[in-house]
Amino acid sequence: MARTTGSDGTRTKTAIRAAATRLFARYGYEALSMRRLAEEIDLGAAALYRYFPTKQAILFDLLKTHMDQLLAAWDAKRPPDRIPARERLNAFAEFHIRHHWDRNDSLFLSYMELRSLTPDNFAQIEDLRRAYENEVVTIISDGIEEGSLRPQNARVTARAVIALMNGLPAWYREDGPISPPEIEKLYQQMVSGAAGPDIPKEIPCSTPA
Amino acid sequence: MARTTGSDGTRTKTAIRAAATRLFARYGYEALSMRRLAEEIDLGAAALYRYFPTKQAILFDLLKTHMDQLLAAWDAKRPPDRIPARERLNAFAEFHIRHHWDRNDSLFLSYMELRSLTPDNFAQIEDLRRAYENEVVTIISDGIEEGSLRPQNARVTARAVIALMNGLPAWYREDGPISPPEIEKLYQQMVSGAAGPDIPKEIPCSTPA
Amino acid sequence: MARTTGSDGTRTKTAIRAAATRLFARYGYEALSMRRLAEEIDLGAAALYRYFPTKQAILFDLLKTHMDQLLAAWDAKRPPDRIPARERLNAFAEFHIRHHWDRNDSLFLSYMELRSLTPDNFAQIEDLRRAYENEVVTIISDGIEEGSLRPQNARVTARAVIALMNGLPAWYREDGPISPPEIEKLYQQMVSGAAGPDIPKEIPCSTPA
Amino acid sequence: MARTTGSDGTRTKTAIRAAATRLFARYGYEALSMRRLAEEIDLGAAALYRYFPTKQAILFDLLKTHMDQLLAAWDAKRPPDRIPARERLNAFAEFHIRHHWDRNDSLFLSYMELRSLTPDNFAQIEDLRRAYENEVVTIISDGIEEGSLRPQNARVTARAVIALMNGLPAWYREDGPISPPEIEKLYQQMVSGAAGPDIPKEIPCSTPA
DNA sequence: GATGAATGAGACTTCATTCAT
DNA sequence: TATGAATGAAGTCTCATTCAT
Repeated sequence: MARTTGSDGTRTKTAIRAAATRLFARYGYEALSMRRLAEEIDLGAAALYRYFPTKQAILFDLLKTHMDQLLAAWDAKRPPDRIPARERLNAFAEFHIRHHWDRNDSLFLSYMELRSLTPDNFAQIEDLRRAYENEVVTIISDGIEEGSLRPQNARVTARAVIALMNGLPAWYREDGPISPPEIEKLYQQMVSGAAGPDIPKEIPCSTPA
Repeated sequence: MARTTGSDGTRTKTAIRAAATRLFARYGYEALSMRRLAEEIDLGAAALYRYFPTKQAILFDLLKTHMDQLLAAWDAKRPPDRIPARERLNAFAEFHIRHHWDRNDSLFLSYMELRSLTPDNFAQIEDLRRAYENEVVTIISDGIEEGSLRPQNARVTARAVIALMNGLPAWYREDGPISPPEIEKLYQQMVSGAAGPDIPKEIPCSTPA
Repeated sequence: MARTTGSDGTRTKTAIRAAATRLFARYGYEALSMRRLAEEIDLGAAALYRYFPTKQAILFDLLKTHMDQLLAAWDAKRPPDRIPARERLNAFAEFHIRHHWDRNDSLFLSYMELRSLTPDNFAQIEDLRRAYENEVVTIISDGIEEGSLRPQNARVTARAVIALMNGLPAWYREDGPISPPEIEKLYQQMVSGAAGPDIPKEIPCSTPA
Repeated sequence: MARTTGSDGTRTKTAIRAAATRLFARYGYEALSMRRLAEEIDLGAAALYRYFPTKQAILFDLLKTHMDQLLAAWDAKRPPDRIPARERLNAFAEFHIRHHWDRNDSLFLSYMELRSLTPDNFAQIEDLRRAYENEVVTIISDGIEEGSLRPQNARVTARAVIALMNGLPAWYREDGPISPPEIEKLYQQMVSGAAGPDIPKEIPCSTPA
């Protein structure tokens, strides 16, 4: 018994990636068996090995692709440095939330399954994560210099706002009561607030002359 | 071979808990074997079953104990409702950070290994987590009513600030450059900021007449 | 992708045989996979099945061809029965060593991989091996009758001298210090000696009258 | 279901060794599965891993033990150097045949399954084999010096006589027609003859005056 | 209180082989 | 002539767990 007529390598690989993303996110890397994964796309377990040499390679491929796309997408959208830091931070928050809107599972994987990577693979992904983090660090550092953001450890702040946003996929459900745009705005404001209060230059006097 | 003289059930159970907390956090529930766990405390794997009926039971025990202690501790420290919401939020942030200061691994487990629980166990832990979350929701709701916090979805905000704080153990290292008190203060400010800028009712005129 | 222009079935089959001989000898029948074999000659694994119906068929083909050629070659060189047995044994030894000189791997296979044959195939090869062995048995029997070889079990002796010679490919390296002709002569003498001392007809008396 | 009452680790390990020796010899290392091996001694396959960490480790243990015992046994029996080389060679042949008389399978394994060893393990066994071979090389070298053995490459000769003797287990059947003592004597003579004819100093005249 | 022996299930992975193209 | 896709069986090995001692 050979293949189903019309089977197609490219399509199959895509299907594996999609299923793996979903199922790794749902059950965890260790808890998901290759058989179960293959079953999901009506394939014998052995067929997976035509596309990925090991289970680990699937996970790595997923995380690597995710980070590469993330960095490329941000690169395309990154606002110029001359813009005020707070605006850049807002842009970043919007970007981060939007980019992951339909990449919920990938985002989830990208921090939940780091520990399932082999040391070598971990190091590679860590580098990319660090690069992404650095984008935020830079923005916040600039804001501190400008005096527009709270003058404190930029890296800790960067990590905190990323963690804040990454909390979203843990509870978000598509059929929930809040609309994506609302959530977007909410998170943007929280990020902004976490990085420091927006102190208005001009404040109406409470005690007029 | 009989038992080692002086071996002590209570001590052993405590040792199992401690080792399990550390090792589950490091390797993940699925990735840690009972043999490896037993080895860590110089025990045969079979001996573990004298203290816990299954591996799952260990995880559940850890998470349940953690949540119970967390709720009890907060109960003991919770400020009265009459205090302004922002102050209560600050108190909560301080409590959360401090309480987990030496419970890093437990905190980590309590959100990373939720999915490793059986449905029944998951439901129980979820209830406790929800109860804890509700404490923050209440504070923020009160703050919104008071007008002192940003008038937005209280539950989303609560989740966000918790996620923000839970990001800490992912990067914190004891031998790092920032002292615990500094981190504490920093996170407190970020939480406060995320929940809404502290808009002073009374602002001294910057440009007095 | 159509076939490579100029690809040629006969050539391919020859290439498979050559590669299989080498690789079976190096790794063993069980340890060599069809994929690995196909790779060696830049072929997809499936293509092998155009030339041989099963892996077992390749091994059998190799061993059968080897034995057929061996018997045919000896048939062409076999000295007439009227020649003294010791000379015939010498001729045989020379033939055996020379014939296998560039058939090292085949010789190796022909006794190392007998057990990898299916019972039917084994029986066929055994018959041929037996026929070859019989050639030596006959020579030695004749020698015993003649009184020129040690009067002992001819079959055991035959097997022993064959084993003695078959030990060669286990250690022989082309770049070794001893030349093929030297080795040839050495083995010839050892075979001859193993079959019985050459008792000279005429011996100078040690106690002359 | 736990263990059968009275099961005993030492006995089990011994049983594994015995079964592995027999079955590796019969089917080959690669062709024998752990399941099949375990079955032979009424054990679940998993139980094997309490005694040997890998399949490879079983093979290595077998070959190492065999070689160690072989060398130790010869050490205990080795005739002193002052004895004439031909006598020492005879003693060696007798020893080799006798020692392996009830170690047929181990002997078979020790040259048939060398290639199934990992490089590291192979190197260790090779060293031992070389040490054993050297014993014969020494005897033959001495014989050449003495003038009692054929003046030729001692190492090649050593290998040849060992190969000659190792051919025995390939065909020997306990229920065959020739008795062990007969075989012993026969092989001794063949070895002796292969190493060079025993040219008697004194020969009675065949043609007396 | 603790362990040594064992197991059945199931993990990842490789294999020889098939068949439409 | 050759291959790309696929499969079912089987491989080695690990796992949580049991139970007599």
